[in-house]
Amino acid sequence: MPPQLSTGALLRIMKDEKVPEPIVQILQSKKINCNSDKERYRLLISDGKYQISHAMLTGVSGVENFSIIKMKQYHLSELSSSQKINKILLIIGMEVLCSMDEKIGNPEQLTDQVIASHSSSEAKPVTNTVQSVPEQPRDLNQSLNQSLSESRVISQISALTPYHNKWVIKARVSNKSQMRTWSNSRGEGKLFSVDLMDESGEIRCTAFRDLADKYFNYLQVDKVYYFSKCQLKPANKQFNTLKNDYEMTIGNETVIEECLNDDGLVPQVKYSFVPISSVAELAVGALIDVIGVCKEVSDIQNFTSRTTNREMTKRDVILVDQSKTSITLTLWGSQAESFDGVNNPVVLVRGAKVGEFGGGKTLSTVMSSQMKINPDIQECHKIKGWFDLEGKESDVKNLSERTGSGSFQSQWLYLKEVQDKGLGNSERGDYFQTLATVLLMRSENAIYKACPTPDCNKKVVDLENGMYRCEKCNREYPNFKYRLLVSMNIGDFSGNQWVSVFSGEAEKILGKTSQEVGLAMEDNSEAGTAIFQNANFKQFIFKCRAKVETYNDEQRLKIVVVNVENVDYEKHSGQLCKEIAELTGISA
DNA sequence: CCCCCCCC
Repeated sequence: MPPQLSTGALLRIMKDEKVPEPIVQILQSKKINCNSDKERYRLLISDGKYQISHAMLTGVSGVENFSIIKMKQYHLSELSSSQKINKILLIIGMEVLCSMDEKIGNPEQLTDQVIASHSSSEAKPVTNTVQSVPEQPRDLNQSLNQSLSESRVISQISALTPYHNKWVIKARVSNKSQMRTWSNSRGEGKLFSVDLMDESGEIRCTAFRDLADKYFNYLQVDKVYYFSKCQLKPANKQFNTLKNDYEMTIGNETVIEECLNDDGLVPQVKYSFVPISSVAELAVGALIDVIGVCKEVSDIQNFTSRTTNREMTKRDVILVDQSKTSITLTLWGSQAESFDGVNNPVVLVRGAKVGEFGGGKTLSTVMSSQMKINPDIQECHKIKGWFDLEGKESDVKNLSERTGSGSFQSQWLYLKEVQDKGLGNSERGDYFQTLATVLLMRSENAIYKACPTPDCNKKVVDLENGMYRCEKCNREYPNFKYRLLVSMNIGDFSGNQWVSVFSGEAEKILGKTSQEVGLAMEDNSEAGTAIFQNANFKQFIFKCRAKVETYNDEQRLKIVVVNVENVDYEKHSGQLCKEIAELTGISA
């Protein structure tokens, strides 16, 4: 004997009545969003008297025709007026009671006319209020914790859709991005995002501008929060790899409250640690979780990205684990600056990106990576114990070692060879390094007024009214920053060469910041030019990029210094010995 | 409303 259908329930539901757990029959289902990994079905359902076709089911992996279900959680969603159907019944939670072979009764199509023909006085008030969706607290200051603990229904992340906005989720922050600013033709601002998870799935949630400020410190990784009234929209799969078709945005009406009694029902962030030795087999671009002991750290390095023209800060951290393999992990920006490698901390990175350089594998943090230092988890204690007892002294294989003989490791050249070898005809340009002496740094046109926006170094136009215009940012600023672009002649025994050097590297040669040089030039050009003269006859190792450029129909070799280092003569003598061995055929 | 994820 099949369960009794809740005859007439669909009519009452369509009239916005709350009907507790109605029992209906599924007459037909059609899978929609077939390209998605989360399934959604359009349903034709019947309560025995009426049938409706604008019903939708989410968060299940399939449903059989004619089965009888109990709608445990549902929501009547209003669609925008441009839609023909203006109400959709979303079934968010259900239980299959039994399967059937055929339709029960002969239900009538529940049209708008049928609904309208039943006046509201006819409907019986429902007192048994098992609500399908919890009411939002009227007073938003009222504790959500309090109201939610009394409420029975928390939506699952996997059931959230843009058609349904009366939900509360209880989710753990698994990841929080850094605060980031943007500036483009459509405007500028700042944002950050958190990744949220519950037992059903995950979703990204982003806050912009003042709301980013409001929530940035409040939302913390690993804590559990109630979220409601965020705006859902389709996820941009190009940038968001979370398993959800939607992502959400925090709005002014959003309510977020920390769940103070984390009952353990929301799963913890899980890590899938990859042994460092296994990174050898992974594809470039893969995102992995890794845990290792920081064996060594490099100094901070500043440089200008050639592709984005941005000033970059990085630091390399050498990680080692029980696979007796080490790998270089590159940290960026403030994370690079604040990293402290003293006492061999354990470093955990969730979502580190696998890279390749010179034939060796590397790791790098990306925006979505989450780093933890000495996390209080078992793996951390284990690896630290291993390192202290054994790992510290073990021989390790360095996975980041550069194996490729030539192309990545820039070749050593003398300046005459730079000309003779016909460098600079490849697409990327040709790199070389050379030990040379600064013969002349031109102070003329060496300094310029640049856009004050971090990462935009475009020369500004002085509007002579106290404002400076950046064409790239398409806006005016009351200030600017000084930048260097110095034309410099360097020489060695074989010849000399004009090269260009930008702020980051020029500062190393001049021993002054661009700002200091700019102010000196502005105040007193003699003191300014003295800064440039002081650099003459200093020796450095210059890493350069040579590229042939066409200028006024004329081809000329343009050389840019990409890195300047002080000469380590002991180390350099090794290079000289190598050259002698090659020239003489006698190995050292 | 971002969407860059980098360098040798």
